[in-house]
Amino acid sequence: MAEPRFQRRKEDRPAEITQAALAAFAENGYAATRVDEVAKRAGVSKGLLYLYFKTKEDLFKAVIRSFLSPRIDALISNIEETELSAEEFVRGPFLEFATSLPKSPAKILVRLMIAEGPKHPDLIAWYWDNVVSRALDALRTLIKRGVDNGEFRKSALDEFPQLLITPIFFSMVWTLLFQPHTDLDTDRFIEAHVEMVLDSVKAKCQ
Amino acid sequence: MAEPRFQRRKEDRPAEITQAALAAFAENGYAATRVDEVAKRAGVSKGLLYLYFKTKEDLFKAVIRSFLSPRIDALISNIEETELSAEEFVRGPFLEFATSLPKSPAKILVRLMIAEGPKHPDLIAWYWDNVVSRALDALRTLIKRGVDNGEFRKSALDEFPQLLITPIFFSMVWTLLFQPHTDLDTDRFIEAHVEMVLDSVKAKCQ
DNA sequence: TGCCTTGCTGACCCGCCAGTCATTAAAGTA
DNA sequence: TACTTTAATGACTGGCGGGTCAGCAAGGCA
Repeated sequence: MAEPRFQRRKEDRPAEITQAALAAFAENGYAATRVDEVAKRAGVSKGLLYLYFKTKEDLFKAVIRSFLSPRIDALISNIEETELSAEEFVRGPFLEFATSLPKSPAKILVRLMIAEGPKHPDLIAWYWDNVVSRALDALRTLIKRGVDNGEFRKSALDEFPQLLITPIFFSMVWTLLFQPHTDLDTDRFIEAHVEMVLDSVKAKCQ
Repeated sequence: MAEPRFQRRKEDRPAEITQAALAAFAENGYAATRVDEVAKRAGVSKGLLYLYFKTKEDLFKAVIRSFLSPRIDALISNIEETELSAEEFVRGPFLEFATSLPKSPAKILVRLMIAEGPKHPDLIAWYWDNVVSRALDALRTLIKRGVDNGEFRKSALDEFPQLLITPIFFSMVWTLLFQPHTDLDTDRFIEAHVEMVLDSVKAKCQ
């Protein structure tokens, strides 16, 4: 009759723990987060956590990976499969993605990566291979398409696709730090930047 | 005859400790840095360190403050006193300042602020009052001057002076994380961005 | 030369927390 | 129903590191 003291749910535990850990790391950062605290949030004992993750560092890496993989895949396949022209894609799906990031938990990931990344070279390497370089390639593809079909002129953007995404990073960090002191309208900020880039890269005054 | 075991140098100690702490924090981040380690680098006992700084956190704040104050003053007074036109100033002193930052230890400070800032609201407040808002004001002044004398048209840059500095932040974080995986030419990257901004903000096709 | 002030030392303390493991009980098996 | 397997628990520990403090000696002063 008594409630069972626990259930065996081998399948679900890792994801639950990973999610709890993200929330905890988000609030306090990696070092200041107690493993006990993560376990508590996941409704699990500390011992169990160590059954699924060898160390706290191991858990940290799993958190990063589980969060980022699905999202980046979405954007990339979106770029590859779209029927839109380059400019339309930038103004449409890209802009939507860009403005949504500073409002999502992604900014927490950025904070964690910046704070802890330099101490985990293998994590950075994974991040580079699975997220950053793939995203850069996709952006390059998009820009090249724009140049090839005459929408864009050749410009520094060919070499530095990062020019398109700087305000996203910036907005995330800015709100993370200065939220109480200023209210940057990140949507309009990012739109203004994208507008500027398109402005400068479109064939003009012909 | 024997060397004295130590010298009394009340004046110099704080600066020496602060400098040692910056180096240590830079290598390992705040949490992972041992106070003993800082003391050792400063050639001082741990006890002495606690004579000048009440806690480790106190030391951290002192590090940030001592490093940033002098640099920001220089840029601001430079903007206020220059005889150059807005565009000349942007292409000259501003660009030089901007390209030098990603190569300087400033990127370490950025990392520390992002990693630890959210846990120290008073430090963020100080940083906002003494660094960020002053720098923003100076930028606004510069841009307004450009608009007033007809160099620049009215644009989003009036509202978002941050549009000018996004690639600086970006370059610092990028090199911090991905140095081994890619070699972004930060000088040319930042120049390209500034060029783009000027391009889009200068009266055109008149 | 002796005395006093105080900058400085370093051994020590104690709370905290990552990681362990002996034990428990849920679920599968026959 | 009894027996096995293994998911899950939580009390425990080892050591690490922030912070203390009793004592020491540098250097000023008479």
